[in-house]
Amino acid sequence: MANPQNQSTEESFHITPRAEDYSAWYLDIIRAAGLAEHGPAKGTMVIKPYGYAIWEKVQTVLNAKFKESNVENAYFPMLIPESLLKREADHIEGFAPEVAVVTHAGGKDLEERLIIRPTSETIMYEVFSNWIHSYRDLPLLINQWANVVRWEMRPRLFLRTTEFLWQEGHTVHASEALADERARMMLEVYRDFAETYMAIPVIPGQKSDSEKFAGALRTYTCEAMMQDGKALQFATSHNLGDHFAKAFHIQFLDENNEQQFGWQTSWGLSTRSIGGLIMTHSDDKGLVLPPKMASIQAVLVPILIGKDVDTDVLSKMKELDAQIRGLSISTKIDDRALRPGEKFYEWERKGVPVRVEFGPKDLAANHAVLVRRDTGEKETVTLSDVPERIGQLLETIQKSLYERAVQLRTSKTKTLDTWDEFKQAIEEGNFVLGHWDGTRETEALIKEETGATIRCIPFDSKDEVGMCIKSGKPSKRRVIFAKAY
RNA sequence: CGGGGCGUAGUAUAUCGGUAGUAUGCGUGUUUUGGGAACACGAGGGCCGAGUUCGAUUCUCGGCGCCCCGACCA
Repeated sequence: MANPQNQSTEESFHITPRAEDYSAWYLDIIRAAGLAEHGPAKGTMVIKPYGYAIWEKVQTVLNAKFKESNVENAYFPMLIPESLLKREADHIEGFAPEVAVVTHAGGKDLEERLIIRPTSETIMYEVFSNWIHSYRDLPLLINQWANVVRWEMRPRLFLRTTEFLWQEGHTVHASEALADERARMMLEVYRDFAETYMAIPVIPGQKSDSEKFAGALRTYTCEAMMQDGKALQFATSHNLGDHFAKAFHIQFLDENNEQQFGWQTSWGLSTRSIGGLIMTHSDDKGLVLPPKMASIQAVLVPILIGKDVDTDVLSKMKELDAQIRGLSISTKIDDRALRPGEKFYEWERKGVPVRVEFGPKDLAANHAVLVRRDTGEKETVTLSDVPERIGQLLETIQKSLYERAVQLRTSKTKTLDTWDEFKQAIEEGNFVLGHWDGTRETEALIKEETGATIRCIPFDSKDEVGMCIKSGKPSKRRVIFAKAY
C-alpha cells in the first residue's frame, strides 16, 4: 500500500483535501500532476513539460487572437539601463522595491547599472520613440513573449515567482480615445480567453486608483474567483494616457503638421493564469483540465493481460486512436507495462478530460469504456461511435466546468450594505458587492481591517445611489471587494 | 523585513551520547495486469562549522538553508 504521508513526489497518491488546507492542496495538485517545481534559486520555478504544454496552449490561442487584431510579435532586451527605468516617476516608484539589478559583469563594476526587466514599458518606449514620426506610423501594435523578474517576498508556484513568463502588448495611438478603445479591446480578448478556453468566469472592470498599474492612467482587469472564494487577477490592460509618451518623447506629426504626443496602452497575461486554471477546476483527486487547454484530451489505456490477445487489443486501439485524431482530438496511448489501475490514477492526477479503456472483453464485444475526468462517469460505447462520442464529451466537459465555476461564484457573491455583514462575508471567503465612497483612504481602511481590496469596479455595475459600506458617505455604484492572491 | 516552525536516503518519517531503522520511490529478475500488484536481490542517508565528550546524527553555540503566517505582488 502507498504511504499516505508521501506527498511530495509526482508519484505520490495523497493530495491534501481542499477544505482542509487550500494552500497545501494547490501545491499538491501541481506536484501530483507534474506541472512545476521550485528551482535552485529561491523563488524561481521550473516549469516541467506537462505544465509548459499548458503555456504553449495559451500562446497558441492568444497569438491567433492578437493576429486577428493586427498585433505583431517582437522581442526586446531583458537588460534595461537604469536611467531608462527612472524616466517615468510613478513607474519607478512602483517597481523600485522589486527590481533586480546587475551591477557587475565582465569582471568589473558596470558604469551604468542594468535592471533586469520587471516589465518592458521603458525599454520598448525608448525604442518606439525612434520608430514613430508621423500619424501614418500609428497605431503601433506590438506584443512580446518574455520572462520578467520581480523580487517578491513570498513565492508560490505559478502565482508569484521571482521570474515568470508572460506576454506583454504595447501600443501607441493617435488619440486617448483610440488608446482607450484598444485597452478595452484587449481586455475583451482576455475575457474571452478566460471564459471560452480556460473555462474561468471573470468579471471585467476597472481598477481603483490605488490598485492601478504604476504609471497608468487607468487599469482594466479581469477578476476571477478561486474555489476558496479569493480573487485572482487574471489579466490586465492599461490605458497609459500620455504619461510614458511624455517621458520617452514618443511624438508624431499629425495631419496638420503639428507635433503630438502618442497615447499608449499595455496589457499582459502571465503564467499566473495557469495557477488560476489549477485553482478553478481541480478537485481532491488532482488536476482537472478544460478540454481546450489540455495537451492530451483523451488518453487511451489498453488493458493487457500478457497473452496473444494483447497484440489484437493494441492494434485495434491504434486504429481507434487514428480515428479519434481524425477529429482533431489530441490523444495518447499509454501502453506502458504498468497495471491499469496505476495508469488510471496517474491520468486523473494529470487532469486528462477523457479516458478510454479498451481490453480483451471490449475487443470481443466491439465497444470501449469512456470515463469523464470531471464527474467520473463511465459509459460503454460501440467502437464505431467512440471518436464522435469523445468529441461530444469534450464539449460537454468544457461547458460544464465553466458552468460549475459560475455557480460557485454566484453562491459566494454577496450584495451587502452593513459593515458587520461585510466583515463576516469577507472572512468566510466571498466576493462582496458593496458601495464605496471612491476615496483612497476608505479603501486603505477597509484593507487594513478586513484584508479585502477593491478587485474592480465592474463594467456592468449599474448606477445606484447608496452609502459607502465603511464611511457611510454617498456612493454612485457598487464595487467588488475580496481578498486576493 | 517582522512572528512561528523545521533541517536524518529521491520523498516521508523513526530511534539513539556508542553498528542509523521503516515505508515509499529507484535498479534487476520472476509471477502478474478490467481501479494504486507480490516476492527475491540490490543501490542510496545524518546541512555546514566550532564547542562539550573517550566517542556527537543526538547536547550547546554560530552559520546556512527550507517551510508556514503577515506586509508586497502578474
